[in-house]
Amino acid sequence: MTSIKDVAKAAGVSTATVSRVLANNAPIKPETRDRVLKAVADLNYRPNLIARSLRAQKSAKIGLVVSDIRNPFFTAIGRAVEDAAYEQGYSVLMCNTDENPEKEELYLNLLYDENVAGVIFSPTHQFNINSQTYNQKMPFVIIDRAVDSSDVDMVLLDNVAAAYELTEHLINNGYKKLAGLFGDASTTGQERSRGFHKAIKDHHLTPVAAHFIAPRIQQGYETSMALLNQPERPDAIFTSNSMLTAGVYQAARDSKLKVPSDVAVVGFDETTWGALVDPPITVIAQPTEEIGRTATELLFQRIQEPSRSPKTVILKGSLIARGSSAKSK
Amino acid sequence: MTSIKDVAKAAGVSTATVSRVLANNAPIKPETRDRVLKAVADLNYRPNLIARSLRAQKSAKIGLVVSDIRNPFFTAIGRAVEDAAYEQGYSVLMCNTDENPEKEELYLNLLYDENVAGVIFSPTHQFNINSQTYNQKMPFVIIDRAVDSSDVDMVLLDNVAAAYELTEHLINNGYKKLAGLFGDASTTGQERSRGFHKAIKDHHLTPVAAHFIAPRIQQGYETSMALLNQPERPDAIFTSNSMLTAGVYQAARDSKLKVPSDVAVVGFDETTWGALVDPPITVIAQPTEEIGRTATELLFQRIQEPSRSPKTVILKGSLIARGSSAKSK
DNA sequence: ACAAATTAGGTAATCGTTTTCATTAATGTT
DNA sequence: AACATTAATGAAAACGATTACCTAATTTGT
Repeated sequence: MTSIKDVAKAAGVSTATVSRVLANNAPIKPETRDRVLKAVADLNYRPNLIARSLRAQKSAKIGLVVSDIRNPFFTAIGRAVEDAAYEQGYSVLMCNTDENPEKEELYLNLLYDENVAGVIFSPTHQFNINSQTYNQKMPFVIIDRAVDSSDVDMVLLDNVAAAYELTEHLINNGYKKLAGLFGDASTTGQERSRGFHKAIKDHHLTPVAAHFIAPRIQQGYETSMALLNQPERPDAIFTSNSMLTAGVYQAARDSKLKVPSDVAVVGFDETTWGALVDPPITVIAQPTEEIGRTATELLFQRIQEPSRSPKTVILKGSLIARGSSAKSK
Repeated sequence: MTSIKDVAKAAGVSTATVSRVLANNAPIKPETRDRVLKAVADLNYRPNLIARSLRAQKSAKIGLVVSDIRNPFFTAIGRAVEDAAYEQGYSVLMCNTDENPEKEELYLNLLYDENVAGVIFSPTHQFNINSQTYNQKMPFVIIDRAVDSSDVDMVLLDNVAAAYELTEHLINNGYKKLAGLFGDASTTGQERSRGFHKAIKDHHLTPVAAHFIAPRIQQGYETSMALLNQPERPDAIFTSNSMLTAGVYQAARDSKLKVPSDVAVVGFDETTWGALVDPPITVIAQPTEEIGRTATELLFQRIQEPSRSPKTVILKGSLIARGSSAKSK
């Protein structure tokens, strides 16, 4: 491949001059500049970004580490981050950890070595932000899941309030035997569980069941199958993410139960299909575009001013009431 | 950050020895090895992958460049690739081009400079594989979309046959006034259009309409709104990808038309929600797991043997007939 | 017991950039 | 005209690893 040396030779100058022309950061005689530019064009030369970032110890890339690329919430975030970063001339490298701490570490190390300017990151349970490994060089913005460290930027949803509102919506619509399915991979599930239980308690009810399970369609299906086919069937199921919601819908269908007359269903995250399924699903929609954008902006702020005091931005979800939780008879 | 020099100093050896210990590629006295290993542990040293790959001119990373991360087809591919690569000790960097040739070039250059071992890639229209820029150093495997170059590995669907089967299914179920919505961003849409038209012709019908539009929910919605609210309404709509299908479903709902009695709908790609919407959608399911896995394997083969003659693997889709195309009265 | 072969590990070049420092040429100041 | 600036460029160090090439010490073969 053609390197800066080839260009230098072709233009009859030193590599330093070529670099200066390209980086535009020093006075160069117009005539020399033209010669260099011509050589660059002739040889179809592009500077090697990896060498540049090895030397400069930084790059115009950011990392996005998510736990499940198939979860529409994260792909929506991905798009928002990508758009916001692109506007600033940054590229995004997306990595999928599959809730696997080993992969998480692998990718974090990788991105660190890539000299990414920063990382937007939804951590697994095990992640310890205080880890010395990633020091000032690679700032973080945590999204979706809280970590108990106040010295890091975070963009979160007010999960307790959102879950409370969603649960209260069920109760107000006449449902009394509520069951909850919560993801066990993150703090998000726990917080949503808190809102769920608080609402139930405030209305002097008792939950029928509450399970913490892997945030997968399959787990949602299996758990709700068991739930729906027991004698004391719940009259409403609350789910803490859209993978679980999909599992519950499959289970309801396979159990030949009608939503919402046999069992109401509510969940989190607006998806392509939320309004198109039968019946349309009541959800708390997260402002994914805003989350992604805010996270990216926070990251750029911190890149520019590493010592800025950390911020936690907490956004509100919005309830979209649909058929799956219509008033019970 | 601690570098190999720090380790060398701490262990009282040269950097070469440290490297040898870590890369395991030369005889080292056990005692020396222990000293080095101890220093590595004490200093919490990790080799810098970027420096390593600058020197070695290769790395254990592959790139995955897709055109729309929100399209479930691509996220499914992403998971499959990620899993297959992880088994081989490789990491995956995912990039989203948004069908934008400029971003495509940006990311391809980026990955090239990262010294990725190879790239799995669904190209935009404009992409010219013959481009000198990416030579032997970075092998490609093309997925989903054909490029007219026989000297590159590809994993494709038999689109014409799949579209033919899907169209014939509609015709066999009594639909006669067929309209087609095809993505205009790739060869895929064109091939599916060919299958669509061929089936119609073979059955001595004429298509009511055929539109090439951007593969977005919004475009699918707008185009089918127009289609459904004209006097000569089609009795079935064929879509070439799931984004368009979702748009059509929204349009049908907003136009207060019943699927399939007012208009049947069929499309491509099995999604989480395909079986849960009202009515469930008839689709051609693509073997995403197999596509991703095959592409990854092909890529590894080529990495190991760059001169191996290129292969094109063509996989079959499978028809999943559901309510959205049930026999018309 | 001596030459040959092997083992162990250091030195320095290398990957492709950027940037500090030094040098020369050109210009401005008094 | 002598001196101080400034502009334009080159030489070489640096980023952090790997590895070809050496050298010295040890082992092996006869």
